[in-house]
Amino acid sequence: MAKQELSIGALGKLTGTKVETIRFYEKIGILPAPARTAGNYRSYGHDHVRRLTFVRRVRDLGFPLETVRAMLDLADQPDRPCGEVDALVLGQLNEVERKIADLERLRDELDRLAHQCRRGGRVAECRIIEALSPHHEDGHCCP
Amino acid sequence: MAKQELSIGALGKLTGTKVETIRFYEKIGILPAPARTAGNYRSYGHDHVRRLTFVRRVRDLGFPLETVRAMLDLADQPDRPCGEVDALVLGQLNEVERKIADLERLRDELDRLAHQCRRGGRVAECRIIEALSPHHEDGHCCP
DNA sequence: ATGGACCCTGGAGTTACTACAGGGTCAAGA
DNA sequence: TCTTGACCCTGTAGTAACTCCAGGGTCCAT
Ligand SMILES: [Zn+2]
Ligand SMILES: [Zn+2]
Ligand SMILES: [Zn+2]
Ligand SMILES: [Zn+2]
Repeated sequence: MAKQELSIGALGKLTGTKVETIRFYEKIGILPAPARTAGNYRSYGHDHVRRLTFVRRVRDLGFPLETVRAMLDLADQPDRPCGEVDALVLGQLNEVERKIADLERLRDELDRLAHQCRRGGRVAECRIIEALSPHHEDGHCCP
Repeated sequence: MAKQELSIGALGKLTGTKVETIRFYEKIGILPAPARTAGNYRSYGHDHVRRLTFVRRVRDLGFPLETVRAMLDLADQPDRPCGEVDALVLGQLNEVERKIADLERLRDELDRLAHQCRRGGRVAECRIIEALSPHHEDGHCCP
């Protein structure tokens, strides 16, 4: 492969992306289809490296692919106002903060649950199972 | 529907589960197939209410369905030692703590990113886009 | 010329649901 | 009695973002 031209495997190594993922991004239009060699191998250049690196960075920040697409669009139109970019980042920040709060509540519940078990007993006496089981008697639920 | 017998919709309301989800749980063997009425409607009793409530509680704690299945198995065999239950809970606790740590790192990065944008500019000068873009020059990546 | 590392396409599998489409059932009101 | 609307049935396909596989081709070195 010529200088400045990368095979799909080389591009993957360079960007920390699996080969299948690169082909997937091409199929859904996140990455443009590259040139092909005589043997029908994909052949990537600098623009592809730049674009895929950008995509991976944004993905690693937890943005969905739809947002990646929006950011690529914005990055390609330098004259648009950049408030939209800011809004995307703030939206993701909120999302992440919401998820953290959810998981912290979950962690507290699991922690309480974990302390219920005095190990060594049988399932029949397990407080964890008990705590998870509904105390449901006849007539409690069904009118 | 007779006393003590619930339609799928009533069971859903009682347990906070969508009708489709209940049918899905039946298909994958999480819930046993209930009796049917003359008109071929599913007809649920107390055991179903108890079991589905248990499933939902475990799911709400973030356990995957595979673990739900394991817990149901354990709950059905009261003579097994309960260390296994404890292990499942501790495993999930670790998992949740790992996710929280990941998200906190993400939040910090997003927070830094959000402060880069002095709003009102054009995308061309946006520091967010710049921060996400690789500084990739010719010869930098390709041997 | 032959072996192994790499590449190709197309399709299926993953998780835990959710959303139809195209029908049947049931109870209540006019 | 008829009809209307809420509910139920099955079966299939769609979601997010990949990941894996089968069954083949290409390339390079020995
Ligand atoms: Zn226990
Ligand atoms: Zn009941
Ligand atoms: Zn900006
Ligand atoms: Zn390069």
